[in-house]
Parts: sequence; structure tokens; C-alpha cells
Amino acid sequence: MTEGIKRIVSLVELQENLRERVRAEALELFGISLEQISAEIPPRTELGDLAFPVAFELAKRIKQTTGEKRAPRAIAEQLKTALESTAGVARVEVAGAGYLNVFYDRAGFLARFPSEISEQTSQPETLSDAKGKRMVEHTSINPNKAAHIGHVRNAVLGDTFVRILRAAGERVEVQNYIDNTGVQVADVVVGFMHIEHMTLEDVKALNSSLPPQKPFDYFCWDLYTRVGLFYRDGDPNREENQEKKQLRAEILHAIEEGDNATALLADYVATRNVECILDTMERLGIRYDVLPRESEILHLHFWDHAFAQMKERGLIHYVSEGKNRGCWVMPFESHTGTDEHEADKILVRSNGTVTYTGKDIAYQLWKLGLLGLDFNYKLFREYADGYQTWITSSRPQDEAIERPHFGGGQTVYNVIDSRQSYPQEIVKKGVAAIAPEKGEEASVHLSYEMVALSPAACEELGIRLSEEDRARPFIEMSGRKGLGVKADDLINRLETDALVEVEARHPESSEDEKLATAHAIAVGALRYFLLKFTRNSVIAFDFKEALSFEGETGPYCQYSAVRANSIFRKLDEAALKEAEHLISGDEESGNKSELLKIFEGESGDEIWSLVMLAARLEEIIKQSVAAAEPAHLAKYSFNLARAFNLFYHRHRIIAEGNRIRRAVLIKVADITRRQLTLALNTLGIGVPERM
RNA sequence: GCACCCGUAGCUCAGUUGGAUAGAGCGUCUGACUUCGAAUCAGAAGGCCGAAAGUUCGAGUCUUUCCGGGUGCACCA
Repeated sequence: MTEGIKRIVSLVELQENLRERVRAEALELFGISLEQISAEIPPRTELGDLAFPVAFELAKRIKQTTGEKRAPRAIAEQLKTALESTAGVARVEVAGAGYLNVFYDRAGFLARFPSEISEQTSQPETLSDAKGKRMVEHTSINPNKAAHIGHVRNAVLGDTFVRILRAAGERVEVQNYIDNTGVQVADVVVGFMHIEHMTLEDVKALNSSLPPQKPFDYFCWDLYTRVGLFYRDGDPNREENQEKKQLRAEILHAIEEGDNATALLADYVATRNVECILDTMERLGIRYDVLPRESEILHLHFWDHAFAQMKERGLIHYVSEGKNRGCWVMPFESHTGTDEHEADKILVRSNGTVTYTGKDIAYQLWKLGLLGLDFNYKLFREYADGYQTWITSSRPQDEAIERPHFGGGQTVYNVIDSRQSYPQEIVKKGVAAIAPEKGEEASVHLSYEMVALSPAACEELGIRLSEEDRARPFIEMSGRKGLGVKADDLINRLETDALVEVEARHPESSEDEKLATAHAIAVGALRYFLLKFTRNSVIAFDFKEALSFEGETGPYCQYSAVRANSIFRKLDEAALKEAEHLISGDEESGNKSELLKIFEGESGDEIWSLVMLAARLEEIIKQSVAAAEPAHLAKYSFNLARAFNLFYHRHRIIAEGNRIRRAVLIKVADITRRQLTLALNTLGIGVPERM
């Protein structure tokens, strides 16, 4: 073994070294330069830890350049020796039609794997400012009602992606956009003013009189659906009453105007809903750095700045005739126009007001530090542990205390459902046109499919379905119709169910402990449930599945870690130290040969496969970032938990008679529980002491 | 009409930049608690990866055309 090996702990690093080696050898031996070298994880442990199918590619390239026909196996044989001399590699085999299968130095790898999770990687001080900040906007629920399960998918997806980015060493700013001046808020204000006939004081009084089971956002949830009916004079199938719809327009106008009783009422309603929504999200471990509001985007005239830039660059033009007469539009080439659908996107209406897309372009420019304007900010809330959430303000006098710098990110990730991919495309294209140096890569639409309700779930909610709906695979949720599963209701139910299980298993625990454990399980179940599906898969929400604690679930993963921890509760410090010493490989004793023996054969493969899986976390995090897909990490966590459960059943770790073997089992279990805990924490799932 | 997404086991879904014998969970059936915790584990059954052609050493994965389902394509947000 070479000296350099002592340094190497990371699989990713080892893999890179091997790739480089292959690249160098291909050039040296065959004069072929390979731009991309694909590596693969062999299907079974006995086939090695990493495989290069590179000989097939080389055989083809050799034939192309020299006309000489070479067998892939022979080529693989030539590369074999070079790979074998790489640090960390025990041996290399040529298998199948020409696969190069690399076997790592098992005992050496195990000995060098850190026994404490290295905390440094996620510490902010090691993150360089030069690298640029990642901006993630998620949640962004209309502040006019309680959050439902669809909103939670957005928030959990966004929050988990934030955690993944941070685990990968990125600096991240989390934003939750508040559309406090839109029609949805206006609708609820219509309800308060014209159905309930309430003033701001009445609404405040109502708020403080509401029972904890039905807080303000729940009240608004119901009121919002009543407004929908109100517009149709009480009959959902009737046409909308234009006189009543006019009330909305008036309120919308008053809100935009500001400085009037209606605007104050709207602001109170929106703010109370934001508070409720933030409370809901806090239950799931989700927080935000800053809450940018639409009211400030309006009042601080963000659009005017963007508008000027667009005019300057000739990206937008005034239409003087035709259907879009009087509008300012942005041409959108990739979309050919038809009679019905215009190719041009209207950004300023003929009445002079700006569209949502226009505002969004301005906002996106701000996120990237390209607007040349900033918000004012004030502290919105401070959590018990000191974490602060800020909200935008249009009053410079609010800028009293020291605050972090917001905005100006290098890359922006917008977590928005896939139904908005068209407008997101326009925003991306528009921003890239204004700032070509940033390009389209700076704006990422982290899209995901909606959460719908299974017909069974609708039935459980007591929703009557039409014949036509019943035949559908799923039913779309609708805040307008009040059709949906409220987030807090679901969390409550999960906590109740979890508490029953905890009570049954740990009656001796304190009430607080039981509640905390039930909470952790509920969060684990919900977050995992929403993360196990890939982003572009529609979730047809099903109560039975979402409420399950068995099988491929968060609690399954947590349970695996809890069991691993219980082993270490029973082991004393000395036993751990001894284990570490026995496998360290430092001493010149006979341990080495015995260690090698433990990793031999079928049993050795079985133990080793768990080590390899556990060590892969870093790589999985990288893949999850590259694909912007948290589901990869979720699946990995489950597989690691599953592998540990298998290991746990196969070995009696504490009772193991052979001390070297016992030391190996202890170290493997320790590595696994640490990596599993880290993976789960990155998913926002905690591991309770007992469960 | 145009654009995007999906189609893999009875059901719900994974399947890394194309790689070796296509995997989980649920459900069904059969077993395993005197052990570091059974929210667990083992075993069985279950597949023309929507269809057809093409690209290549190699296709669930890439291309094209169909078929079936979903979602967009506002002077709404």
C-alpha cells in the first residue's frame, strides 16, 4: 500500500482518482483522449465496488482511428495494472465482456473512515463569499387561507433542497414570496366586508375569540369558499354575479392604492395568514430568511426599473394596433402564435398596469442583484433559538437594526408547480435577455407536479363527486372550493396516531418525551411521504399511505437509526475505543490478516456492502443537487435503513465472541447510524431517542 | 391546434451522464420475538418496461411515429 492512501477517505475522491487514471492510461496506451468516462456501481458486491465499461468504448475508438479490431477484454487487461496501483484499491478484475471491476481495500477503508461526523463541512465560515449565494424561493402561499397538503409538498421540497444545498457546502438564502395584494386576498376581504360586514376592529376581535382548533387561517379557508358561492349568489352552478365581482375589483384597487381602511384590513388579514402559515411550517421544521411582499414590489416601483431596462435593450415594444393595441409586449419566439394564442407576452396592459409576469421579471432581477433597487426590511419574527425571519417594508425608517444582506444571488431556484412552467419560461428568458452575462442558467424553475386527491380520499373527506370525477384517476385540490386536506389537520392526525404507538411501546416515558417523539415521527412520516415521489410525479394523496408508519416510510428510517443507537447506548466508551484500536491497522500485530479474513467471502461481501452504501452519502448529495431532486436522497435513506435492518438481524453485535469481528461490526454499525442520521437530518427528519 | 409531463409487478412508485440477471413498498400467501427493540426480518407468487421502427458492442433510459392519461398555452395571479 502506498503512503497517499492514508489521506483518502472520500469515495468521491477515490472515484475521481480512478477516472483520472483511466483517462491517462487510455491516452498513454492507445493515444485516445476520453472526454467522459462513465463509471458504474456493479449490481452485486462480489463484482466489485466500481466498474468501468470503458473497454467497449475504447475498442470502438481504436477501430475508428486505426481500423484495428481489438477485443474489449484484452483492452481491459491492459488497463488493469494501472488501476490496481491506485491508492485505496485492493485489486481489479476483468469480467464479462470487458468490464473493469475495481475492488477497494476494505479493511483500510474501514479503518480510515472518520468515527466522528466531521462538522466542519457545513459550518458557514468555511463557505467563501466569492462562490455566490443560492436563492431558493418556496412555499409562497397566497396569504388568504390555511396551507393544504399541496402547499406542503412545495415547502417540503424547497426546504429539503435548501438542506441538501447546505450539506453540499453552498450558501443559501431562503425566500417565501407573499402575494399580499392579489385577488385571493381581495376575495377574503370581500368576505369580511360584504358577507360578515366586519371592520378591521371586528376582524381583530374575531381573531382573538377564535378557538385554537379553528384559528384565523381556518376561518379564512371557510370564508374563502363562501365568497366563491357569494359571487354566484349561493349556487355553485350559476353564473357569476357581475355586480358582486365588482366588489373584488374595488377592493383590489383600494389595496393597491394603500392608506385606506380597506388596505389596512387586507394587510391585517394577509399578515395574520402569513403568521399562521409560518406556524404550520415551523411544525415541519421549515423556516425562511426573508419574506418579500408584492406590496413593496409595487410601492417601491420595482417594475419601473425593469421596464426601463427592457426598453433600453429593445426587448419590449408598444403595440399600436390589433388585438393587443395599447399594450407593451415581449416577443416570445419559441412559441408560435395561432389565432387563439398570441406569441407575444403582454407585460403592461392597455390600462397601464403591469401583469404578474412583468412583476415577476422585476422580482427575479432583484433576486439576482440586477435590478439596481432594494427593499427595506424589518424583523418579522425571531424563533426561540435566535433564528430570524425578515419581511420587506417600503419604509426606510423601519431599517433600525442591523440585518443580513438579502438578494443578489448567483443562482435562483423557484419552487413552483409545473402548471406554471410557461410563465416561468418567460421570466427566465426575459431575465436572460436583460442580463445576457447571467444567462438562462441563473434561473432554475424547480418544478413539481401537483398533489391531487384520490377518489377514496375525497370520499373520506365527505366530498361528493360527480360521475365524471369519480372516473378520474385523481381530483385536483381547489382552495376556491375548499377542496383539500389542510396541513395542520394532517399533522395533528399523524401526531395522534404516532402518540398511540409511542404510548404502547414506552408507557414509562414522560408526557413531554412522548409528545416530542410522536411529533418527530409525524414529521418524519409526512416529509418522507412527500419526498419519496420524484418531482414530476403527480401525488394522488391517499390517507392510508400518508398515515402509514410501516414499509417505505420516514418512521421506518427513523426506527432503523433508533435501533442502531440503542446498541451504542449499551456499549461503553471503552468498548468503542477498543474497537477503533483493533481495526486501526496501526499496530504490527496479527490483526491485519484476521481483518482481511472477516471481509472475505459471502459474509465479508455482506458486511462490506453496507459500508459502501453508507459511504455513498456524499455522492448522493451531489447527485441530488445536480438533478435538483430531493427524492434521490430520500430513496437512499430508505435503502440505507433497509440495509442496516438486514445487518442488524444477521449479526449479534454486542454478543459477538470474536473481538476483531466484533470491532468490525461495531464500526460498521457506527458508520451506518451516523450516515443515516445525517441523511435524515438533511431531509429535515429527526431521529428520536426512543420510539 | 401547439408546448411540457406521465405510461415499468394487482395497486403506488424507483431505476444515476445508455451498461452485467429490471428493483422497492403496499396487498396476497408461508415462516421468524427467551437475544443489541417485531414500527423489524426471511421466503414465495407477481413483468413482451404502452405499441412499432431506428441509433449501437449494449436501450426501461436516446431518436421518430402512433396509442392512452395529465397540465399549460389570459390585458388572472
